[in-house]
Amino acid sequence: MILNRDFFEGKDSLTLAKDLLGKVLVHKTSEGTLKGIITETEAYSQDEESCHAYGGKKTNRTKVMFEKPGHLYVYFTYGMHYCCNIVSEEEGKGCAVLLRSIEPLEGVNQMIQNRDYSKQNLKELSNGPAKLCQAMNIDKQLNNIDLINNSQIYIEDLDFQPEEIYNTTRIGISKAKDLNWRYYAKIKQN
DNA sequence: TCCGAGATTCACT
DNA sequence: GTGAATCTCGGAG
Repeated sequence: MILNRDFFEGKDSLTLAKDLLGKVLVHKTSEGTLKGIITETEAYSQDEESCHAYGGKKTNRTKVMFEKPGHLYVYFTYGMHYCCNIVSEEEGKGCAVLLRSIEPLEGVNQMIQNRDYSKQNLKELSNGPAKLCQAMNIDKQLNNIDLINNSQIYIEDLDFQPEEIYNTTRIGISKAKDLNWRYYAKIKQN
């Protein structure tokens, strides 16, 4: 089942971050279909400092975060990395959920090629926000795309249930570090 | 195994 | 001009 607007809209970012665990990110590329189970997310809201849209600050970069929930916010950072977010809550609020980690499900070979990855253990193939984007072939071109009513990239529910959900602090930020807004999950297959 | 630094582009001040 | 929601590699221990 492909998730529709109702899944993303009208719940706070923390709830959405938790609900996204176990869902499947699907990206159909010209090379083939890539799928990955979402295993780690972080919530961002305009009420706290580390959010790009903090205080409702709307700029060229962050304007996507004020779109309807379900839009993709892809931004570039550290000179060489992309990170991928899903807009949350409601239109005009400036909230989003950062996808931090996925478990490869389909198109693994292509992901390995995308990442120019030579190691054997797949655990490190996409266990970080920038790695995930590289593996899934997500870049700036997908910024501002709507995950609803779109056959190229979307989120699907394939009945994976998180066995356990852990709640802890966010990573790699310098402000509002003490908030427990990161979620990660152990997935079990039904 | 762990830690520190370099990479390198873009948006914002 | 500055620093960023990161990753990787090389050297030290």
